[in-house]
Amino acid sequence: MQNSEYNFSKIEPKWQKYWADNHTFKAIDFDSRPKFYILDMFPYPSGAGLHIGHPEGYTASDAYKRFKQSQGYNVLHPMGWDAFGLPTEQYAIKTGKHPEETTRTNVENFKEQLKQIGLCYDWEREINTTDPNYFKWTQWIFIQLFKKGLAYVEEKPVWFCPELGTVLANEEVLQTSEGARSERGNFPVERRPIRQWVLSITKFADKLLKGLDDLDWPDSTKRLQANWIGRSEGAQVSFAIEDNANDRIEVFTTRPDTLFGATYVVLAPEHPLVTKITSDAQREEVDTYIAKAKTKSDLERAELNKEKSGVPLGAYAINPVNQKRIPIWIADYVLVSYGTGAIMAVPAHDERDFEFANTYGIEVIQVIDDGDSAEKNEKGTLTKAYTQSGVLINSEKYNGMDSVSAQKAIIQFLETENAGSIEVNYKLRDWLFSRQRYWGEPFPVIWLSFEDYQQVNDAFKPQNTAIHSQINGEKRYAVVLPDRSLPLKLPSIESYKPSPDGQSPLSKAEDWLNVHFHKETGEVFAESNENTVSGTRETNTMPQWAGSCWYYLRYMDPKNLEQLIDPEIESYWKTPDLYIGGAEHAVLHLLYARFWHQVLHEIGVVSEPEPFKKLFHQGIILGEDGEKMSKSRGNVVNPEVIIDAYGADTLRLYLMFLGPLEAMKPWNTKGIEGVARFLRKLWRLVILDNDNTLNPVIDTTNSKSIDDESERLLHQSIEKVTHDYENLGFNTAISQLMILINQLSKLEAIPQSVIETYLQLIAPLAPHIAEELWSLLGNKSSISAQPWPKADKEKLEASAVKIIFQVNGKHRGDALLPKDHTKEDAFNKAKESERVQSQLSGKTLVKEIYVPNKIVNFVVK
RNA sequence: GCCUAGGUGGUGGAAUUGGUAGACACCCGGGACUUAAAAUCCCGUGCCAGCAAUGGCGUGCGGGUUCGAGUCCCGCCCUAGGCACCA
Repeated sequence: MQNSEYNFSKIEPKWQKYWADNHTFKAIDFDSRPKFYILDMFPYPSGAGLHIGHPEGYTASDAYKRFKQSQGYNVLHPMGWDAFGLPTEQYAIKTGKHPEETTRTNVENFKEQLKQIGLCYDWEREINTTDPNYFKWTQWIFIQLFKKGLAYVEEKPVWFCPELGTVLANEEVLQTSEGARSERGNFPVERRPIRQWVLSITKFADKLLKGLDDLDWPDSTKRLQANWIGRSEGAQVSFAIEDNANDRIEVFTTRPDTLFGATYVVLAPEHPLVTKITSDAQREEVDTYIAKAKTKSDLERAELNKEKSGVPLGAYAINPVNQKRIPIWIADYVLVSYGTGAIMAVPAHDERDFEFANTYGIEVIQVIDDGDSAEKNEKGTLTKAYTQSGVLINSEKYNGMDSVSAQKAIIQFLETENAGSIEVNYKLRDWLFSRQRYWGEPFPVIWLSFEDYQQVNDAFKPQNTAIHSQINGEKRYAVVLPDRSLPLKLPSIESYKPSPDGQSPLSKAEDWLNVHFHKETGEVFAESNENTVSGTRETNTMPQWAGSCWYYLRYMDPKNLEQLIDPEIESYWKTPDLYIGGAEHAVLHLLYARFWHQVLHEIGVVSEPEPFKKLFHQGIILGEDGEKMSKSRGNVVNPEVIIDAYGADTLRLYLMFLGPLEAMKPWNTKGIEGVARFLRKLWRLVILDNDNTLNPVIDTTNSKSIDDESERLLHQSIEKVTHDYENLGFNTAISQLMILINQLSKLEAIPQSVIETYLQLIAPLAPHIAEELWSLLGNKSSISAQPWPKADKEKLEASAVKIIFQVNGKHRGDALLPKDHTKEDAFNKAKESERVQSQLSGKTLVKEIYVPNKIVNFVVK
């Protein structure tokens, strides 16, 4: 396979060493050049090594980095490791090998592979989320959230996976045909109530939604986040309960204008009022229904959404606008976790309510005029809910009003009656922030008895509400460690296996677990004294998201032991100017990171409110069969194998040539041949044989001129390639470079300056061969140090232009005309053409159209 | 069901604001060089008819706007991704 002329396996390591030794791509704090911070999503260093998706995004950012640096920017392009996580822990459970050790090996392997691709990171800024000097600050951020009242503890029914022995977030659970399964490993999962830390991301829902407006992100990603946050405006309406003066039912609705059409009220089965207001006659039936609902999760309930079911409570609510008595039901189509966990049902104007009312024979009252556009039977009653807005009917004094003004008027009325108000609701739920695992950041939290808690300095407590929970059957209160006790490291333990009851493996590390907390300083001692109180540590660890939520900040100041980041350094680099990574993180990572960044902004750690101004998603590379790459399919492409056979430059170029960066595209091993050929062609154009002697076609004195056409193409290429690089359009940049080399290889003499410009243009994508040829041409410094070529505008334009002749819009020939030709010249020239003449003969010329410098079109009949 | 992105040769994909559809490659066919192979170079390559010049058709399907539509509008079909009883 290997070609003796273009010896990439010798060239590539040489230049990789050169870049490292000379710090060619070092980012310099406070440098006077304009800064540019380009960020890659850092990888999880798995045991399997790089897959082909990594070099795709990373080549794009590396090329962009080299391009920007040549343009005169001070570029920061760092790399690190998102190294906490389940697979490493699973491996530890299986082998007994400490996760730290596995991580170290895997990181070394990943780093080596990245270097082989010619990716030049500023390794002095390398970070690792499992490094105590890194997670010290992850813990520090948690403490700030804790103190601000943005963290709380709750017993939550959560997904538990017996096989993995851990709790999973909703996002880590997949609904499959075999029921709920874990995303990792595809094991069955079940619901279990477990004590959890939760972060109040919902308090930032509005800010997270509004912040999207100013971001230069793909629209689809913004919409995804907006959808996820799911803001909806409406009203909270309060229904009195018949024969019950103490309680009221609060419902949320986006359609207060349909209030006169409410013919029943539904509570979620878990709603606290249910047991209180159920009539004796209905109690047995209701209890059975609740018991059944309990075994299903929200997701499972949603799964079975074909048929609605419910049970009447035998109690009645009073509609606040017309005092109408309507029945109260429970039904599992109402979710306790959204809104107030109760709804007013308006079957005429809501599909779900309509279906339910139909099943149980509940009255349907139409209150919005459909203008005869709704589906009705011959009696004129609705056969389907009419969900549009419109003019009100059957609504007493509101009749004739449109939905918008009726909503306002009805809410106003409810306010005067103390029976409702404007309300906003979000789909977004608070963030379940703990895992019962070993390999994660330990929480810097100590649990104390109430008595002891009262004696402790307030500096270690939340600003407002104390956090308490049942720990080993006793009520305990949470305090955090002082900053100087950080990082709180993981203890050594014998087994990484969680206990069968779902507790973290840390709960077995007794020495670490039981501590004595200094009431004033917060220091922790192994032995008690008169100033300490005894407590136990939190045994949960943080989820993998924690470390990846703020890593981009640490790259700016990775070795700072005193602060998360020096404010002056932060004000120089600010935030990444470009963030490249997969769309699979569109919601979770990118939302969590924005949340933390906004909190850090509020407490003055960072100067900008949003972390990622510009975002780009690289697409997925599929296997040759057009299917997702997977071991089981056997269609996985290993980057190392490709590098061995073709070299890193060919791999880089091919990955970028495959198609648009953002597209999902299949790998094609044969296609790589074309790119390999292209690089060999470039090599031969400059170098004649194995002795590295220059091809005599290279005019080293730059004395021979090239023809106008070639020169124009050169300048067009400079312009196009520059423009394409700027927009990450690497595939079209490469095809332009191919066109240019096809032209140059036809010339009898190529001025050295021309081939040098060519090498500069290709250097971001194929840096090794570019550096090698650049140096063989006699240059001493790195090609990346050269200022980026500029196109000469005057040389872009040709003296003659090609005019297309059309008859009735169909192409019928063309001709070259001088640039300064007139409209009449063009018409005359067109009429001279035989092909045009034959199309015109026997027909009447109706119209003559001329598009300057482009087209002549004759319309005939 | 809802939201989003797409649908262009045998294949991956090009195509500023509507202006030569198929750039650049891959595959395939033919030829040159070679004892042979690899490498390299040249020619052909959307489909149909034709020796050719040329003509007809052609960007998922059906309509429309326009001198002119891959591009704009209306209605469908299909694929991928996301959300999914959110009141």
